[in-house]
Amino acid sequence: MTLDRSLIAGLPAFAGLEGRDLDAVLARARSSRFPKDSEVFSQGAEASSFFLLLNGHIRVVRTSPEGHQVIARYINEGELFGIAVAMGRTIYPASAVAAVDCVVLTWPNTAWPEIQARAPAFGASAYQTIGTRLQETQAQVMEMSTQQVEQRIAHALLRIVSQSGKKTPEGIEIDFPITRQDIAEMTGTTLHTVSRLLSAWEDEGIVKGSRQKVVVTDPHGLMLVADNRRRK
Amino acid sequence: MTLDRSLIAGLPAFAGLEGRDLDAVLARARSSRFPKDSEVFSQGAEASSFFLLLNGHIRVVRTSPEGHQVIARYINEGELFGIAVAMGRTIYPASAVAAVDCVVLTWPNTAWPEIQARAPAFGASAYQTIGTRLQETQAQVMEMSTQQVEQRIAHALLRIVSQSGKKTPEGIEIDFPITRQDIAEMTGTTLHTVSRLLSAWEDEGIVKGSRQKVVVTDPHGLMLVADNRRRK
DNA sequence: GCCGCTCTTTGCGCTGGCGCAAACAGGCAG
DNA sequence: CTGCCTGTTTGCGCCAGCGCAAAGAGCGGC
Repeated sequence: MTLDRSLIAGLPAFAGLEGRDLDAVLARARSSRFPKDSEVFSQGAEASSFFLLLNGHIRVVRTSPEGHQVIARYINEGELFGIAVAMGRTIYPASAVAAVDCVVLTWPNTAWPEIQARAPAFGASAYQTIGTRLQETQAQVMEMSTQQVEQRIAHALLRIVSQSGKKTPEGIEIDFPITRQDIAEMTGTTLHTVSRLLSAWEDEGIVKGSRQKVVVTDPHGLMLVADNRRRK
Repeated sequence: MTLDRSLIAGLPAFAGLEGRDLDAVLARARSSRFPKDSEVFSQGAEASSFFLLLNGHIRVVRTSPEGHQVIARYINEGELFGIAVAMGRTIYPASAVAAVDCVVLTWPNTAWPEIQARAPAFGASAYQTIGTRLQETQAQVMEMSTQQVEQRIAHALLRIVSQSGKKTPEGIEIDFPITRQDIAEMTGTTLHTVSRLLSAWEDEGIVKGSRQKVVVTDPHGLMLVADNRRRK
C-alpha cells in the first residue's frame, strides 16, 4: 500500500510536481491489484473514481445494445484512464478489463477539484490525455473510412507493437495476450479475416503468431503493408 | 464588433459567469465573419486561436495523406471549436470550413491561461465539449464497426436533424446546404450509395431530397431504419 | 436567356470481406 | 494421461457496397 514514490514520480502525469504537492496527490490515491480478466470499472456504471495504471495492460471495451463488442483502446503502464470526471461525465462510457494482472492507482472523483487546485499540472496531463485520445479516435474513424481491412489491421498491429512491444530474438512481440478476436474488435472486422491475413503474413515472413500471441518479425515489411505499398 | 452581451451570455460555454468575469473573457475575443466555404483554420497549421461559433454552421474536415476527406463533425451555433489549446495540442488536427456564412468569436491562445484562471466555468465547458466529442467519436467507431451502411446513414441524418433541424410544413429540414458527398464523407461510404439509399427512402416517404437539401418527412420511419427494424 | 458547373441519379459488373461450418490445437483441470 | 474449453485455421458461397460510366437537372454567372 505504501507507494514507491520514486517510481511514480517519473510518470508523465506527475511531471513538474514538487515533493509536497506530489504527496498531496498521492495521499488521496490507493493502490490495488486487479487479476487478469477482472473489470476495473463497468460500462454504464456511475463514475465514482479515476485511475492510473501502474503495471499491466488494460483493455477498454464498449458493448453495443445488440451485444457487439469493440475495443476502444489498450491502456499502457503509466497512463490515466477512466477519467470521466475530467470530461464532465457521470457514467463510464466503456468497461475497463485487465488484460493481465494489473496494479492500479485509484482516486475518488471527489478528490479531483482539490488535486486540480493543488497540482494543476496533473489536471493538464489528464486533459492532454483526453485530447490525444480524441485525436487517435478520429484518426481511427478516418482509417475505417478510407482504408481496407488489411491496412487497418497492419496499422493496429504497428500501433500496439510501438506502445507495448517487447524485443525478442525473433522480432517485436506484443507483451500481453491478445486473441485474433481482440484484433478483430479493434479494427472492425471478424476474427476469420484477421486469422486469414495473419496466416498470409506469416507465409510472407512478416509476423509470427501463436495462441494469444503475435510477434512482428519484419516491422518494415508490415509498414509497407500498412501503406499498401508492398509488392504482392 | 461590439458584442451583444445578452445573446452571448446565454450560451452554455458562459453558464455561471458573472458580469465582470464575463466581460473579462469577452474583452479578449474579437468577432469576425467568414463567408461560405472559407476556412476558419486549416489542418496542420499552427494552432494560434480558439473559437466559438455565434452564427452559422461549420464543417470540420480531416484530409488523409492520400487526399481522402472525412467530415469529423458539424459545429452548431454556440459551440466552441478549434480548442487545440485545451487539449495541449499545438497544431490543428483538422480544417474548419464555413458551411454557410458564419459569425465567429476568436480568442488568441495566449488568453487561455488567464481566461481559465478568471472563469474556470468557461474552461470546464471546453473540457466537457472535448469529452463529449470523444464520446461521440467513439460511438461513431462503434457504429462503423458493427452497423451496415444504411443504418449508419440513417443515424447520421438523425443526428444532424436533431442538432440542426428546422421544422417545415413537410418535415424537419437540415438548415444548411449538404451534399450527398458530404453525407458520404460523414459515414465512410460513397456518394453513389448515399444517393441510392436516399432515393429508396424517398420512395418510401421517409425523406425528401433536392439539390444540397434533405428533409426528413418521417423521423420515426427513419429511426426504424436506423435500428434496422423496419419492414422491408 | 443561355451556358457551364456542380450536384444528383441510375445502371451494371465485380469483389473484398463476411457468414457459416467444420476441423484442428494448445493448455489447464481433474 | 485424458478430456474439455478456448482459441485458431481454412474452405466455400454469397452479397452489400464500391468503382466506373454516363446521363440528367438545378443554379448562378454572364
